[in-house]
Amino acid sequence: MKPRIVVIVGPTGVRKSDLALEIALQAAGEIVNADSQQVYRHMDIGTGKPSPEARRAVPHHLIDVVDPDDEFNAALFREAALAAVRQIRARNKNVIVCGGTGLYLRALLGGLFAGPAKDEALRSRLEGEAARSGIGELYRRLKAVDPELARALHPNDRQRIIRALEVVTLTGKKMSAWQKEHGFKESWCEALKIGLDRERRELYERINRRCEAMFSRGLIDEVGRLMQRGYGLELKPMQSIGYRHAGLYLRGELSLDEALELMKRDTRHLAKRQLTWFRAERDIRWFHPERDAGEILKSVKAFLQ
RNA sequence: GGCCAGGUAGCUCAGUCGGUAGAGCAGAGGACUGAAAAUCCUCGUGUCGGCAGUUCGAUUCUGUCCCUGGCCA
Repeated sequence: MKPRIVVIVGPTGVRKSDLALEIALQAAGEIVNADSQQVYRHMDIGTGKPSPEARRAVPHHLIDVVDPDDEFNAALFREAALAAVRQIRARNKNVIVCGGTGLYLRALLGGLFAGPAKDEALRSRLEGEAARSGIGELYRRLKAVDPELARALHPNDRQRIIRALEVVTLTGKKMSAWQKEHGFKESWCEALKIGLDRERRELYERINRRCEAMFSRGLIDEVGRLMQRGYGLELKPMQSIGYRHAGLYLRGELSLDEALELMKRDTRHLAKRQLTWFRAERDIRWFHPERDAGEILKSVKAFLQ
C-alpha cells in the first residue's frame, strides 16, 4: 500500500509554513521543505525560512542542506526528499511536504525521466553558439532533430532549447520521446494536495510587507556576509529574489528604496507564476489559509486516518 | 494678482501638420521534465481637464473656465 503524504502548496507569502507547522503538530508529522531556495545554508532572511522556534518544535527536512555554491536541482531535490520521507516513515511519523516550487513537487511526486544531468561543457558551447549566431539558430537545429519538442517550445526560450539539445546529443534520444515515455508516472505515494490562496490584493499586500520586514531584519547584511564568505553575486541562489536586489544595492547600482521596490515587484510576479503552475494541477484542493484552517485540519486527519 | 509650462490608460509620458490615440512600467492570463525565486509567451477604448466657437468632422485650431507645477510680484 502506498504511503499517504500531505502536500501544501501555494504562492510565496500566502502563509504555507505556519499552516504546515500547525498540521505537523496536530497530526504527528514532520515537514519536508519543497522550496528551491531554502535548501541553501546561510540564506535565511531572504528565503523566508521557518524560525528556529518552529524548527525546534517540528523537524524540518531539506532546509540548509547545501552551500550556495553547491550544485542543486530538481533531481537532487527528489533524491534527498525521498530519503527524508523514508526516515520520517521509519519513525512512524506523518510526512508533510510544504513548498512553492512546482517543478520540485512534481519531481518528488511523479519522478523525472532518466535523462542526463547537465553537462557544463556542452552547455557553454551551446550558449556560445547562441551568443554568436542567435538562439534562432539553435531553435532551427532543435526543429531538425526533435520537431515535436520544438513545436512545444517558444523560439525564444533559450533555457529549454539548450536543455533539449543537451538531452538529444547526450542520449541520442529525443527529449519529446523521453517525456512521452515518462509522463511523471512514477507515483510512489498517495498525496493529499492542499493549495493555499487568498484574495490577490491581500496576497500582494502581504508580500510587500514581507519584503519590507526582510529589509529591516537585515537582508542587506545577510548578503554582505555571504559575499564575505566568498559567495559571489553570480551564483544561482545569489541571483534569486531579494539576494540579487540586495547585491545591486551593495554594488551601488540601486538605491535602497529602488532595491526594495523591485524586490516587491519581482516577488509579486513570482507569486503569480506559482499560482499559474498550481492552478493547472487538477488534483489540488484549494483553501484559504485562515478562514478554512479548521476544515483543512479535518481533511488532513481524515486522510491520514 | 501677472507671466510661463503642463493637464492623454492605474503610473510616467509620446503622439495626432484636424479624420476619436500608443509605448514603458504596473496589472491580468498562460507555458513549464536535472537553471525553476529560473526561462519564455499573450493581453492596451481611454468623457485625450470642463464648456463654448470655427469646421462636414476637434483630443488636435481659437476663446474661456478649472486644476497642477515653476518664476515674478
